[in-house]
Amino acid sequence: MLKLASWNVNSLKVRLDQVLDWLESTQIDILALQETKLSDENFPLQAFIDRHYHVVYSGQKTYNGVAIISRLPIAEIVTDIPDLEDPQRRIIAVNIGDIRLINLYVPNGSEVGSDKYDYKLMWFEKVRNFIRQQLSQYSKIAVVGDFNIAPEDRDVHSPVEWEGCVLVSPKEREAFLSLLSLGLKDSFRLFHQEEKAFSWWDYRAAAFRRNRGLRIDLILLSDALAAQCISSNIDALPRKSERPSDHVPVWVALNLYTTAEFRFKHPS
DNA sequence: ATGGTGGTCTTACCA
Repeated sequence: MLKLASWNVNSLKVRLDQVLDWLESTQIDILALQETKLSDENFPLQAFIDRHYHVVYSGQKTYNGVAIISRLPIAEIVTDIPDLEDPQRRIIAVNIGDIRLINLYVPNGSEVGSDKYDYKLMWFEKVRNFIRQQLSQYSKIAVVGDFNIAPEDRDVHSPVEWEGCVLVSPKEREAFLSLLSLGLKDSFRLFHQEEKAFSWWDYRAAAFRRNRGLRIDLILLSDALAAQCISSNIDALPRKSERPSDHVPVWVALNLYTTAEFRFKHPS
């Protein structure tokens, strides 16, 4: 069994100890991070190396930034979207074992109709083209990250309050469905789930206490990987720690490596 | 109660 997770940490500098603790307590094998908010020269590489992880990252100062932490070796790293000159560090794609993992920090979009909203839709379309190409090349693909899109009304605490707003607007949801139509499944909906399950809550207005959240952190799986998915989960516990991220980690269990195989490949 | 919080090489901008 292999555990694959995604977490928007909203500054890895602030959240490093939480990430290390969470990796230790959950025994996650692969973790995709978003909003590291660190330039590459400031990435806390040694902390992960000391704990025997492989690490790749694509960061910038102050904003954005993505990274992948892995128990298994990482190869075939891509940090730029074809046909898009973009200084914003929002994507990192890698091979880990026979999985192609694509880690996304989708633009927030600010407000419907704004320049940032247009950038979000344009960026998403370019990424969709990239993923379409990747699907022709690899069968076991996971597309994970902070999508900044709540796919359906049941992913929103109050669809009425949020109607037409950024993160749920029809154009964003249409773009998301168009991505799924390439041959990806929202792993969370492969299984029975509790209602009102969210992955992000605004820091303001006691949104977490009142469970006024959205499910915008997702793990999408190609059919070949979906067939090996045992569970898809949201771990809301880290939101209760001191100085939490506004997002919590999401993770899937994949029936990929038996414990014996994993120990053979990675003797401790 | 009609507002808020939190991160960043901050005093503005992003989420």
